[in-house]
Amino acid sequence: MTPVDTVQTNSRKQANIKAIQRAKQICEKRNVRLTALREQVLTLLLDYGKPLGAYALMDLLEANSDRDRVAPPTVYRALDFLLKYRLIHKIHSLNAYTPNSNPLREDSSVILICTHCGIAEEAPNNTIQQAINLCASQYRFGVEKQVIEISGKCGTCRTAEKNHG
Amino acid sequence: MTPVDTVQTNSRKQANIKAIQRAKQICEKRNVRLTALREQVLTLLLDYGKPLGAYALMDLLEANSDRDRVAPPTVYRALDFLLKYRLIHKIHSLNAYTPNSNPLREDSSVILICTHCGIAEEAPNNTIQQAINLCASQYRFGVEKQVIEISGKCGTCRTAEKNHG
DNA sequence: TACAATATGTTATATGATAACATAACACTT
DNA sequence: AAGTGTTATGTTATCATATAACATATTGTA
Repeated sequence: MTPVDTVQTNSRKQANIKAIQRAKQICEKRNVRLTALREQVLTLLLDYGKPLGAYALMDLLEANSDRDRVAPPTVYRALDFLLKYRLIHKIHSLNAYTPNSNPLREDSSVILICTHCGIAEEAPNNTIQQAINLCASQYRFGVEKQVIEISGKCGTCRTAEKNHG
Repeated sequence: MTPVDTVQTNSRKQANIKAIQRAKQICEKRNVRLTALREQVLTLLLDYGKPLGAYALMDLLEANSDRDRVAPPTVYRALDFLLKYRLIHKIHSLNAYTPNSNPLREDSSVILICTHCGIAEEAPNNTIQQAINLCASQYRFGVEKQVIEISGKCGTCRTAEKNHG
């Protein structure tokens, strides 16, 4: 992780603080606990700004605390909790995790993964959702979960490439 | 694997034989070799009828040959070949592999995964594809790959459930 | 305080995937 | 057929991802 990776604009810092506040509210309503560990994992994901794997999170947890070792189950349990309450997404095509910017929305997001800068953007999209529902109903299929992950190059990287690539 | 899992109807046997023939034709046209190993892996996937993980495939390879051991690279290289020529899909949400019933079609399929019977069905769907393309273009995102995996209960299992569930 | 429920720690191990290098099979030329 | 380059497979080791099983600690509540 180079220094530049950790640079956050003030607006992003503010957004991340709000995301934590929202997460706390959601947990309170649901009568579940956003413990220090769980909050720390969510904060790390928010601050990093790109999807992180479980073992990368373990390393960050070790680096950002006085523990000498964080074992896999520790981070996986925190991730399971955050997934359960939709506070994060799992990106299956990367085996990595990223914050859910809208935990209360029922339908799962389309994730746009830039292979160039590594950023994963959520693209809430009703049209795709409708198309999937229609497709499923044609097969008489009862949808429970859906994984929609698109990889490619994001708008920012494409523009940058045109200008000085 | 219970005995019933290996039962195949005659029509499925015939379809699988045709799938192998098609695979051979595709490889011939592309001037690449569907070696014994690669064909065996594809056959195992076709015959099993449900997605299989790499290590399950390794076990089946060992069971269905006189080798004493099949190492991971052996099966992964065969899988990489089959993926490259679109003869199989990787299902990321299961870390498993399943035959591609239409290797020549360019756009990637929607996969409907039944959590009840384990069968993964391909649902070629143009509407979803168009919705995704539209969504991506709104984000000025250049699509390279896409993963669309829907989990739930398939029509057959839902009907069975209604009748004697 | 005592108890039940929830959360975390700890050790071991299963599962998924690849790197690096050695050997074998194939296909093409002479 | 022998030699040569290419492709495929074998082999060993290791990395990466994830979970099982059981012990301890923390929390909320009677």
